[in-house]
Amino acid sequence: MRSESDLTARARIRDAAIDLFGREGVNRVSVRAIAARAGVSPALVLHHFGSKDGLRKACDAYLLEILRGDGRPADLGDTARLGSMLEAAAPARRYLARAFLDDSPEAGTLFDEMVAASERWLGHGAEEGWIQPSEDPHARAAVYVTWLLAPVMLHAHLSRAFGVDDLAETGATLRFSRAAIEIFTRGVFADDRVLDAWNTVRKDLG
Amino acid sequence: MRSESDLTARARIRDAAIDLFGREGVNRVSVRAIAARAGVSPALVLHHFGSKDGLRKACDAYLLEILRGDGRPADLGDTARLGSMLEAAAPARRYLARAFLDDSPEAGTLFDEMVAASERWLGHGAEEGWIQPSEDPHARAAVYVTWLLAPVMLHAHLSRAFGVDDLAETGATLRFSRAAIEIFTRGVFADDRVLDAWNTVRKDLG
DNA sequence: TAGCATGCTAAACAAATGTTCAGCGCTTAG
DNA sequence: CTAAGCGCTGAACATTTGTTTAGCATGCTA
Repeated sequence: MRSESDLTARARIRDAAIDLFGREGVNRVSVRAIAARAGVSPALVLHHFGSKDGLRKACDAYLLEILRGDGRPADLGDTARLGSMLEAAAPARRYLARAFLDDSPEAGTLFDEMVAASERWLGHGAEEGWIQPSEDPHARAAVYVTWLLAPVMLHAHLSRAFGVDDLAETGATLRFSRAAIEIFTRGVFADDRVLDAWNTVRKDLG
Repeated sequence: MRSESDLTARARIRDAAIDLFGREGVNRVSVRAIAARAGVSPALVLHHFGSKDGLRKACDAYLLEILRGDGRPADLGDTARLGSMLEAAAPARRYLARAFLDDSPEAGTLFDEMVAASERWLGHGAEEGWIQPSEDPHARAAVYVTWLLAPVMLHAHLSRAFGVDDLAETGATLRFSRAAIEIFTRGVFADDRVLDAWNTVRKDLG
């Protein structure tokens, strides 16, 4: 996650901000707290980033560029992209979750890109027969991406459910991914009654 | 969502706080802003709730009690419970999402309760044959609940993906739920290759 | 009517916050 | 050697923040 120039004070400030913003939320963290963690003066933070909001934007851009541009082959599909996200450092994950909740423009772009990529990938798989066909491919892609991001958003609660400090611990990751793949492969419902019930509702509504 | 006594200033303050906290995040909202929206003086907010944090706790307790205690028959399953959540007013949804992200104790309790209820429900269905069996029922229940809550967390992005202002609009809700039920019924993967790949990884790791 | 609780407010306070500014020390080009 | 540029800081400023205090008005009770 670190490049060569990351020993500079500017980079230390950025990393400290990502960590603290992710931990506490942007507005619970003061410029002074960031400066203290980065080992610099509060004034230097503003010197480099103009304002606290400028720092926030710089964090958004930096982090999401990393997530977006990791250059994995598209063939691995979006499940692999989620993997690369979960592999990202914990502070980055927390920051990302807040960016999604706060509806930051960068996060929105990332989400939209993920939906588009998933729709392509799922459509490709459907043509080749290893993905189920869908009545509404765009909606399915949106649901799919939402579910991929769910563990990022609810990380703390999932960790508790698995009895670990961090979901990234090997055992918990294996259990979670196994359960998810199980659903993605076999579904949850054993028959069509819920689907039929939905169809009835749809008919009633129009 | 409102009971009879909800015309009191105290209730107006609480509702204003839930709305603003959900919209902006707790720390971006000042006591003065809440007071202004409720049409009272800032001092009254503290008079009733002791402190801003007291107000926040009161909001947590009030809202999550509503979500938890709605008295729906358990037979409808957790999909119905999600429905009742999505039917809740938009400010409550936003507030809930932040409560989950901030890992508030009340939200944690709610999450744990939902996992436990889902595990019972899914296990019951598996016995009766209308739910697929699972190799790890607890993990599946956790995944299931996470996926139920995901649209609450990513509401803004999903709305954009469906081209609507609010996902609660009838058309968008129908498309989303249809896609979700589709996956829950037929899965996404048409064959077992991903499941097999996971099994290989598991074997490699131990 | 007198006393008292209740719901509420205006005004002020101390602390914290984002931001600015003048200037320090160090490196480097002229 | 000098001067300029760069990274960086300490101290201060204006504003906003949560909170407190003293007190107003209203209505109930004795």
